[in-house]
Amino acid sequence: MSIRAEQKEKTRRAIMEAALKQIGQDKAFSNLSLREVAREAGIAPTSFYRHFQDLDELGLALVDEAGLSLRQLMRKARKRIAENGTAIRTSVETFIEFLNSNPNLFRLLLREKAGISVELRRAIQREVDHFESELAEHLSAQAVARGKTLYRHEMVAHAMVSLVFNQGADVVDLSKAQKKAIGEDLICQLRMMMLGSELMSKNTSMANN
Amino acid sequence: MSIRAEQKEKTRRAIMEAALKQIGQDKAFSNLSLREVAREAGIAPTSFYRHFQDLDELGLALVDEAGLSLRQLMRKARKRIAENGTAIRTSVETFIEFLNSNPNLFRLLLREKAGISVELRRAIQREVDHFESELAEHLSAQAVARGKTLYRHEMVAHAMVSLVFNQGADVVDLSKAQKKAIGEDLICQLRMMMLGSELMSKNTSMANN
DNA sequence: TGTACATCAGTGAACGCGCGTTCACTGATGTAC
DNA sequence: TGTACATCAGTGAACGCGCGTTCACTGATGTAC
Repeated sequence: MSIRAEQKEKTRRAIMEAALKQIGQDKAFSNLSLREVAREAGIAPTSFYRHFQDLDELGLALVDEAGLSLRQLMRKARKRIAENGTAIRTSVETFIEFLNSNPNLFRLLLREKAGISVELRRAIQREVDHFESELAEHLSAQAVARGKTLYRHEMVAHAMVSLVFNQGADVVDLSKAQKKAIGEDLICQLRMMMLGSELMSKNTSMANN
Repeated sequence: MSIRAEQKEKTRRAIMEAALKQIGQDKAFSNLSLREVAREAGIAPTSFYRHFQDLDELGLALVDEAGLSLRQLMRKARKRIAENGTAIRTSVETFIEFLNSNPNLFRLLLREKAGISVELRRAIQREVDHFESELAEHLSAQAVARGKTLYRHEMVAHAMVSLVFNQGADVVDLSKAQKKAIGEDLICQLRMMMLGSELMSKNTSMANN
């Protein structure tokens, strides 16, 4: 990469990091100001426009990054599960690692429920949905491998993501020990969902036979 | 009430309604502006200060109102359950009625995860927690009445509230038919949780005996 | 390799705007006698 | 009941401020020959 392009990329990163830092300080994305972000990034406000058309475009870039992280998280969890088999525990623990290493990306994905553009909201929804359907497949395959079936596995995946993400969002600022404790609760909750789903599947198939 | 006090109360209501209306238009509470709220309420910006010290105090008043609605919701659900017994279905359906009649109060309670004052966030948390512990008691009593016990009923209540509130938050703008469909899913999810919890309780007590 | 020109990331001044807040005021309502 | 004074919800002008955005510019980097 040329010197110029390298420097430009560095500035772009600085802008994105500045925005994430402010999101970390309990600011909603919709409360960010272009001038504040530029100040934090160490550039003139006008320089912002060399990289993004407006704050919304910056938001989309950040959501892309968050989606990428989520996909890496998923891959890591899958690999670990293949090694040791305990799907729920491994998934939740991997997720909590993600929380610890990317708290601000996570905040962006899960705390922005109002006050942002339609486009940004859709982009966030897309990432979460994608994560969810990967999880659904995964759960289903796992259940089959154990000789069981799930009742409405896609809805189960939806509920599980709802539980994990939302309790994750509440817990993102707490200590590692507290996160660990919530993690154990989440594992328990997901097991309950699985048990319930398996039981319903049994009863349904029994009724159908 | 004196004429003066009556008029003051009316203006206060107008301010609160104006804020709720703007929250309804997909604005986060933290993005409200005092002048905009005053404009919507039909008063001069300066008049706002005759009623609230600042926007935060207005927020607290709104959260109080939302908490009151939640408590009424709970009472209504309890009464209905006493009449027809089907706890989960009745609760979810009552909740969806609440969603339909108080969408903006609900948005305030559930979409404000970032960018608001510590005090306001705490007030919101208090209302949700209160709702949750009432639900926990209720679930537990219901299970006992059916001759069953729940494993970790408080955690189950927490998970259920997490499921219902967060999926409710996603669905608050959709049509009644769509809300109904999500409601059915929620009922199914909660039943899975209950089943799982009962099953775990059985296994635990078996292990303990 | 050296030179002349093009590109373009970053800049500082300037703009108009909506904001929260202050202040002294007005005039209807309330109170005391 | 009538009068004189007190209260106080609502007001309009004014303030200083940070904002997003525009513009013409600078000077280092890149390119063509």
